[in-house]
Amino acid sequence: MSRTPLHPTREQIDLPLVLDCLSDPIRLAIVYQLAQQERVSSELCCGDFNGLSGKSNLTYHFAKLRECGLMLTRVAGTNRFMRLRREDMDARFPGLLDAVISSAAKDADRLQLLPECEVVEAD
Amino acid sequence: MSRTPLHPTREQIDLPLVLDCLSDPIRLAIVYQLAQQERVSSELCCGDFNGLSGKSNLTYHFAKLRECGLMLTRVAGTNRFMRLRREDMDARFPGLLDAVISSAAKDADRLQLLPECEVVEAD
DNA sequence: CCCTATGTTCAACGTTTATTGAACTATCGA
DNA sequence: TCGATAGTTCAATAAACGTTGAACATAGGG
Repeated sequence: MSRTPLHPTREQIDLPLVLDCLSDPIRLAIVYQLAQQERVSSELCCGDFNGLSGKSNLTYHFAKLRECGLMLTRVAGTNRFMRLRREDMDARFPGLLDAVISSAAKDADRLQLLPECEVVEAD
Repeated sequence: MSRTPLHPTREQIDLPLVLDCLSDPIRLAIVYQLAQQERVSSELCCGDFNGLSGKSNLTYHFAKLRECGLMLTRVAGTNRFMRLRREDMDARFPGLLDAVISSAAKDADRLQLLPECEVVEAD
């Protein structure tokens, strides 16, 4: 029951499914937060997202993000650690994830995202 | 009743709404087809999409695409001509539209898109 | 002026979605 | 061993979504 959940292979990743996943404000916030964490090359666990919604609702959104191939869950004791499937996404749809994340960053206020770091945009 | 339909201003364009719009296979196909047409700097009318679904269903999808700011409709006689709001999208979310379209191009077969031209990808 | 072609509107429908709370499982530390 | 912590599962619900067909509006050509 606590085995590592299923993820699609790289080739199975489907564009409409990915876009649908990213179109939900809560899931977009999760992805955005994971992208921030990427720079520290570390992971986040479920509890780090408790601000976004209730635990049971988050479990639902995590499953969606996993099933569409956007993120990866690693089980460690009573924790689940998650990170973006950056390499697979970049190989499958080059530039897409970055474009979405920097678009989200531009609208961080409107989307109620934590401005954890400054925007990645260079001039 | 046949006045030009409402479109959001550039600033009103909302990321989750845009992604949601693009996540539907029919709407993605419409956007893809409009993007192909962009190179000829011309427009397409409703009838050009009849292969994708029934007329009444297309009207529904066109409305969604308009309301989220992805495309623009111009009424001319008994026809409606449509094109992408390329400038607004690029200003609002730089790189997003291109990333989605070239991702769709990569999966043209799987998404049942017409391979109207070869893929834009350069090496 | 009628007929046709183009596209919209509306109501109906079945499906999928996001959200909730309560009950549950599993792991860790005292 | 007990209790707290982390997260899942499940059933229920309300809202939104995509699709359909029939009826309608409008413009252009014979």
